[in-house]
Amino acid sequence: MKDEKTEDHILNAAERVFQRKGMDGARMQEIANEAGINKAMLHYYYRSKRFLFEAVFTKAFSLIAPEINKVVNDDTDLFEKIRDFTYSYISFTQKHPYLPNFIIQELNRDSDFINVLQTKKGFPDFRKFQAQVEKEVRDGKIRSIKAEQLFIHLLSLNIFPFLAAPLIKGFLKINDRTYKQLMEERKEEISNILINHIKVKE
Amino acid sequence: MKDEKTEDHILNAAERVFQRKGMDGARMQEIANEAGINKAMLHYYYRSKRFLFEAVFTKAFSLIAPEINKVVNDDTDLFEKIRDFTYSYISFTQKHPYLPNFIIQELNRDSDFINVLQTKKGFPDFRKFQAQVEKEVRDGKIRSIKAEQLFIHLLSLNIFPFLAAPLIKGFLKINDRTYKQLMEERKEEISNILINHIKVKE
DNA sequence: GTCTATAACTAGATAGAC
DNA sequence: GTCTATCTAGTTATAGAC
Repeated sequence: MKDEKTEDHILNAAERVFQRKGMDGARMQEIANEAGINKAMLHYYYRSKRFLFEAVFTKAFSLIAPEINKVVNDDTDLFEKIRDFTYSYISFTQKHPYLPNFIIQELNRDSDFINVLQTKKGFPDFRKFQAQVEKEVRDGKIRSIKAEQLFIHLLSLNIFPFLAAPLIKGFLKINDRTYKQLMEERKEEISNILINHIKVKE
Repeated sequence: MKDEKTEDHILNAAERVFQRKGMDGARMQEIANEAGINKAMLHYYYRSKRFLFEAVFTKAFSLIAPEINKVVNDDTDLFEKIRDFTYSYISFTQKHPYLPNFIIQELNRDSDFINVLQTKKGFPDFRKFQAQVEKEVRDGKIRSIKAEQLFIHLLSLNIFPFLAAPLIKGFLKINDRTYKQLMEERKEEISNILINHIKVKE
């Protein structure tokens, strides 16, 4: 808690509520309660629900962006990258369980919002990753594959199981504990599947 | 349109609105407008927003269930299954673009709802698929893999790219047309990745 | 900066005529 | 069954005291 300013208190409370309930489901009163202050203060600092939401969304995105940049904007070896992202993504979702779903959901609600984010510093730039994959293909280090597809595979295999957790638990009829074990096993499973997919067969 | 009953008119309108806006974002007035009638009729037929929503959600799920059952509750060959699901999933999303996101989003909002669905006829039963995979492993037809992981891979690779479309388009800086092409290419890409993953190496 | 009280408006739900 | 009009509760937002 420390000597956190009220403005930050509000933002943190708003984060928790918006990420659980979404823009439409969240209530200013609930955010005020969560922050331990009254509603008027929310408007004093952020003027409207919309502006408060945008502050939360922008901050949320700034937390996810470095994770993506580890993949697209980093010099490490391609195989190592795949393994690293996969292994660190699980700890990321444990720290921010509602975050990926929040981002994806709200971008579906208002897909123009991505344009605002694109202009901000730190927005992932895909070109470096693309160049890296193309080089490895040219050098015969990996088999021919589009960087775009590899990137989508990596995100899909890692992120989807968390988005669809309630659904998959329902299909498999398993509890939270068993599901968590499955997620743990996936680290190795996903790394292998992708690395084997791009490795040149001898 | 034909001689559709008012009750169905309402349900169809509600489907469109709820799937675009979600439970919290949808407005009864908007549903009434979409159906070309007045608000009072919504309550006359469905009593409350909650009940109308549940009718929509249950129907939505009953559209997705057969797609899943093609995987988990069908006698076709495993390799063929993977290929079939992947190829037919894209046409499914073209017919019902908002549906997968709707289901996943609302289950995250109220994850107990899956329990209600589980009791309904036609809810996917995973055991047959599990038995099939275990048998293929025992017979040495495929390498050792858990049915759960294979199932999650299949759903992830197919469904995620549609859920996260605005986000991925933003990262890759590509337009709708290019994205659609990528999705088209994925049919072959996903089939190969999964089939190669489980095939025994000679 | 922080609070209470309240304005202004919206949304779900209902009453009652036809 | 279908409509218009209205009730009631809840929600964002603001006014104004301290």
